[in-house]
Amino acid sequence: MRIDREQATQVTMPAKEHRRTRQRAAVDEVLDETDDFISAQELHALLRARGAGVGLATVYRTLQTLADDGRVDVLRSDAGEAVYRRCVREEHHHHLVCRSCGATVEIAGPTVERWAKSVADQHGYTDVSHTLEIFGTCPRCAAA
Amino acid sequence: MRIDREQATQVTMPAKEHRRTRQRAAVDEVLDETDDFISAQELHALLRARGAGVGLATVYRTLQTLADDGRVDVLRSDAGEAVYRRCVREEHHHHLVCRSCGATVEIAGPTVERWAKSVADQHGYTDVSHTLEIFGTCPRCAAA
DNA sequence: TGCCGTTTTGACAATGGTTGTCACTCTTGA
DNA sequence: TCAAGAGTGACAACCATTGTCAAAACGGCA
Repeated sequence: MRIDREQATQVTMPAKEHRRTRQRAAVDEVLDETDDFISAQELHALLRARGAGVGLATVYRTLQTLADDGRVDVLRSDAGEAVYRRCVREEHHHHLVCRSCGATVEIAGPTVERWAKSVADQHGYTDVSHTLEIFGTCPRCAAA
Repeated sequence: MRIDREQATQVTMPAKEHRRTRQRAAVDEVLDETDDFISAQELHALLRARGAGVGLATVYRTLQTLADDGRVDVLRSDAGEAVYRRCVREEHHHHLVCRSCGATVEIAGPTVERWAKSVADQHGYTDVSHTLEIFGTCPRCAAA
């Protein structure tokens, strides 16, 4: 087995230069307009719908690259599908996600960071990182 | 999109009665012997290796059932593969997982529970649940 | 103990997200 | 402008997981 969610706490790294292409711009644009997490498949469908067709493989590659560069957050829905979102904060943070509509609030939790660190230390674990996501029903969905 | 990791905090529910079969016993046995998270595929291969062949679909169904009953913990490795482990604690808890060997420590963190709850409240989110996993390198692997 | 309605199983097909391939195209620096 | 090489896209390949359905196993009951 191999569990590896380093990007969860990874410090935003340098970010190699990449070429500017129509496809990347298109993906970027959608990410900019989208406040909630979106899957590669959805993003691909969206691009196709608005005429700016981009290959599915390219969408995946682009998102992968963005994620590697720490420019988007990656989460896994329970279905195992990876969902992406442009991250607002540069530092490490967590999410409060609406279970029904996907509306997301980014959260910074120094408390938790410290707690996680101390728990890990306590058990002798080093090179520590963590994932933490909170799910719930947002006010808007609760009202509906 | 649909994000739904309720089982993360779901209170351990009743657990309907199920028939006792050779296959379920075999899966149970492996889970009992295994301290770390194991994937359905690995579990299936293991069973086959030790002669107690159990169909792959059955392994998946059995694990699914156990998870529904709150008898095993489910996590998703970064590869998106679901990994299972008999849970020791009955109450809600988190994991400190070794990135390299998978060794796991179960953690109870009332601090975090409270924090998550308050953050959610603060943003008007209701029906809250959360996932939190800590990854690191265990002392044994660090020494190696 | 034998019988019967149900649950469970297993082999296999089907799904669906994601990645690999590879010839072709576009961006970039000189 | 040009060449080198990064980036693209159509499609095949992967692979974990789920659906299907007839056959087998269970448990309760007579």
